Amino acid sequence: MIKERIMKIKADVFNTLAHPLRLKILEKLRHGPCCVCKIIPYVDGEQSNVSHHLAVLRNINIVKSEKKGLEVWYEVVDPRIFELIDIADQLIIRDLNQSRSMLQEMLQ
Amino acid sequence: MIKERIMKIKADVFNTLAHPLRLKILEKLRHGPCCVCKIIPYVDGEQSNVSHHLAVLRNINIVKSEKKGLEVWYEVVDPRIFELIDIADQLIIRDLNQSRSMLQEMLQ
DNA sequence: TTGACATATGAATATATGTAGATATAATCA
DNA sequence: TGATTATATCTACATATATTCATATGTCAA
Repeated sequence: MIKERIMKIKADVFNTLAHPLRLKILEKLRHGPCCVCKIIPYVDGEQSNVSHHLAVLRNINIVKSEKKGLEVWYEVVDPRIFELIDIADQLIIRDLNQSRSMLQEMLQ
Repeated sequence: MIKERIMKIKADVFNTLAHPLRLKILEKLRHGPCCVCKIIPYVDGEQSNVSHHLAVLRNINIVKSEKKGLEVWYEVVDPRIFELIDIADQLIIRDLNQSRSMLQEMLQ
């Protein structure tokens, strides 16, 4: 069934975003293309692990890469991915605020 | 570090959406509260499995539940979760369109 | 109170994913 | 050509997640 397959694809997109290191990579790419050699220190991970996670992002077409001499530069394919991330932020902020005010009420 | 923890929470939100069955549950809840007894046939899953997935959504506060007699009714906590899902849809649609036009070009 | 019903929980298993280390590849430069 | 560098890939292991079956919980009605 086609609807099932679309659900699976959508779940795969979310799954690709469901890792702190991958989110951090995307943060680094928010302001434009970037070399792997800059991404590794930014996310503070093992080279092979970062490479692995870049491959996960690449496989689902969230980022694309280009060789420039020895370096490989990555960039986001569709910046709307950041809308997704930003809305997730908003949801979390609302949630944290709610917890905070509940706590406040309990302490009064 | 606090930024790490926020990344982890955000990743958890995406992880919770990263399953076709859970996305299907949320589709069912898009137009308002709904009883588990209606969710199960809609998503076409095992009772215990659906219950597990509802618990996953509940644990991260994406949905909340309320008992009404024998039944349990679920609803979405913050409808912005659907913005998230809709943007994911748009990303996928763009991607599918791109694949389609690439294919078209190859065949010409 | 007993039985039937709707839902949740727990345990066991199968499968997927993350990580690190070792190694491979590909580009550059001497 | 051989050495050096940046990145990717492979393998093995550890951990997380999904699914199913069996059972528990809580509510209603007889």
